[in-house]
Amino acid sequence: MKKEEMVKILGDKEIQASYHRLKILEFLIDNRIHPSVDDIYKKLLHEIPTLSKTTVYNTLKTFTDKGIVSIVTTEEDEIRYDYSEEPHLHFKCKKCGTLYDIFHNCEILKQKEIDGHLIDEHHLYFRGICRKCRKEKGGN
Amino acid sequence: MKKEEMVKILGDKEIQASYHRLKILEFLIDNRIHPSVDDIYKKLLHEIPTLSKTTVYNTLKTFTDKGIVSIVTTEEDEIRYDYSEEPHLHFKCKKCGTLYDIFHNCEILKQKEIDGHLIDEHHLYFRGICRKCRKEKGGN
DNA sequence: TTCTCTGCAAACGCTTTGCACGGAT
DNA sequence: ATCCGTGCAAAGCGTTTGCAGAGAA
Repeated sequence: MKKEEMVKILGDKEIQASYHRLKILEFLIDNRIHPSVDDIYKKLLHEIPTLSKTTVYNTLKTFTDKGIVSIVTTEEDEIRYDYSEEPHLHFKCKKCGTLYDIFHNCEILKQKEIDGHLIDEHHLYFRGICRKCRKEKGGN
Repeated sequence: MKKEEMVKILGDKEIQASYHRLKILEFLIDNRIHPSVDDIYKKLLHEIPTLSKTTVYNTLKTFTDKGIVSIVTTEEDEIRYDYSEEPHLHFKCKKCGTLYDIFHNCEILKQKEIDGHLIDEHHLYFRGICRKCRKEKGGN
């Protein structure tokens, strides 16, 4: 993604575009792997040797507060971050650990209300064995 | 619930029935509030003054390993425990913090496969304003 | 006696906080 | 000069680990 586009994404949410913020945003956009703070930190450390983990925390806090990224929690108690425009659900493989985005057209994702409760966030998340690991039955 | 029933629940999963385990199980069954470790610990401390948090952790680990309780994670990074027989979904109110069980007959809860991935756990979780807080518009 | 549950205390790891430096306006 | 992003170091806090004592079989 072009730098100007990312500056605009930040600007639209009233976030000033610093070098670090752009790098972190770029990483989130280019790597839809739902990275943890540590993933981001370790990867960017190669490009920004002086990077501090605190900055990654600060930046992600800013991004989540402003709604640019969302938090994905799994019962493994690891926090991962997700840059995403459209609502979708997640599938996590118990075997290989991969977290998949699934764009499934299910009605419950569109539901605005349930049992009288007003919904404004949908978190749908499945666990099991992914299609890749199903094929590799012998492996692992 | 009668003690014998609870002993059976544990026995079925090959867990020995100690006093502490029965108390913790009883608490989970009687209080479907998705308590945290601390909730359980604080409540039971009144009945078992010598109770240690380690024991609560140990017991919950045993229970989750054996599948008696499941873990509910919310993006607030708090771990809560859920004793529950039938699959259901959760709704968390952003205002009052209550976590509701919702027994909704939706197809996606029954789905065994998605995009070729084999599903064996469904975690559906919504956030918003609950029906109680919607009514109390003025309050809080 | 042996095995397992329990519980204290310390260790651990992730995240937050306090504060000071430095760059941008 | 001021503001704010950055980053070190320390604190904080929930959870896990090591180990020893107690209790059941």
